[in-house]
Amino acid sequence: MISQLDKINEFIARLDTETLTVLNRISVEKIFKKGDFLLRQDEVCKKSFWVVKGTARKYYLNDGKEITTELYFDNDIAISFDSYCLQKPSREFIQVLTDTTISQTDFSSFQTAKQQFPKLAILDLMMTEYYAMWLEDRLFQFHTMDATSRYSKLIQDHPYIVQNIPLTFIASYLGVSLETLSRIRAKK
Amino acid sequence: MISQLDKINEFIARLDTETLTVLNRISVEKIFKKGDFLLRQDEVCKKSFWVVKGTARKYYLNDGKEITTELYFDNDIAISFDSYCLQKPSREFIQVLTDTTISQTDFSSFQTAKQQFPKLAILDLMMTEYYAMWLEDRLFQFHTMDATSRYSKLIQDHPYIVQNIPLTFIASYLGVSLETLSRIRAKK
DNA sequence: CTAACCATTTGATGTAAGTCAAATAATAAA
DNA sequence: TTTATTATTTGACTTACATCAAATGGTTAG
Repeated sequence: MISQLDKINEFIARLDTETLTVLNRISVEKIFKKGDFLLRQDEVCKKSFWVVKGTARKYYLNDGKEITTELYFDNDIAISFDSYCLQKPSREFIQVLTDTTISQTDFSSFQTAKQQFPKLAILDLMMTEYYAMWLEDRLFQFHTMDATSRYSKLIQDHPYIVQNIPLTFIASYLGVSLETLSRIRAKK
Repeated sequence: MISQLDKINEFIARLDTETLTVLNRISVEKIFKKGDFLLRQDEVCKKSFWVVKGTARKYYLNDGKEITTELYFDNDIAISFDSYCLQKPSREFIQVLTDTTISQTDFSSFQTAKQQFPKLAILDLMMTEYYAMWLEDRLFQFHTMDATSRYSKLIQDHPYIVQNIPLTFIASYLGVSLETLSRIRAKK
C-alpha cells in the first residue's frame, strides 16, 4: 500500500509540464467552512476533491445512524467512489470537519483530458488501485482485529487524529460504539 | 456494482476482433484438480485467473488460522490484488475447491498489450473499479450487518454456494465461527 | 461392509462490545 | 461570568458471538 503511494508520487514527479498544465487548468481551488458539505446524498459526485489542507469525512445514513466510511487529511482525495465512476446519485455525504482548502477537479473534464494525455489515464488506474488496496487493508482489519487493535492501528497511522476529529466520528469509522471507544481509551 | 458489471460486459461485447485476438493470444486455458493451488503465499502473482468453470477461494493465514477473503465461481477473476499490481510476494493463497477450468493471462504480456491496445487499458481500469466497489460493499456489510444478515445476503446472491463450498470456508469468509454459522442455519 | 476420517451440529460457558441512563467535562453562546 | 449546549466518561445490564468440548452425520479408503 505504501509502495503504491511511492509509485504514484514518483509518477507525478516525472509528469511532463504539458500534462501538469492540463491538470491545473481543469482544477479549481476553493475554501470550505467547517461543517460545509462537498457532496450530499442523492447528488451525483461530479468532482474529485483533493484536500490541500484540512480535514473531512465521508459517511452514509443507515436507518438514521451516520456511518463514517472514511476520514481525510492533508493530501487525501475524497470522492464517493461509485457515484463518481458511474455518475449516479451518491449514497454518501462528504463533509468538511474544519475550515478546509479543496482543489476540485471536474469529472468530465478529466475524462476528456485522459484521452489526450494517456499519462492521466495511467494515473487514474494507479489511484484506483491504491484505493482498492486501502479497502483491502480496512477489510482485513474488520475481519481479524478487535476494536482495541483497530483503534491502536488508527492512532499509530494518524496520531494527530484524536486532537482534530470528534470521538463520535472516530468510533463510527472504527465500527464501535462511542462508549466502547471511550473505555478503550481510558485503559491505555 | 451491478451496473458496473453491465458496463464491463457491454464494453467487452463491443471489442474489435483485433483486440480480442490479442487477449486470446496471451491467455492459456488449463484444468486444475480439486485442492490445487493457483497461487501460494510468498509467490508473486504473475497471472490473472479467469474461472471458466468451477470454484475457488482466496485466503491468508492470520496466526495460523485461515481467513477466506474471497470465493470464486464461474466467470469470476481471481488475483491476489496487491501482489499482482505491484508484482511483489503475495500474502494470500488461491486454491481451487473443485476440478476447475482456468483461463490464465500473463501479467507482463497484458501490460505490453495495454500499450498497443488502449481499450485493454480502459478494461483494466473498469475491472479495478469494479473490484473497489465490491470491496466497498463488503466493508459496508462488516460495518453495519450482523452475522445472520451477512449470511442471508450471501445465500441470496449465491444460492448454490451451500451445496458447493464447505461450511468452514463460508464461515471464515463471513467472519464468524463455524459453530455460529451452523446455529444461524439451524434457525432459518 | 466397516473403520477411519472429516464435516456439521449441539451444548455449556465466557467475553467483547452494545444499549440505556446518568454524570462530568468541555465549548460556545448570552 | 453564567448559562446553554455538546462531547466524553462512567455505570449497570444485555446480547451476539467466540471458545471448548462432545456428539452426530457423511465420505472415503481399506
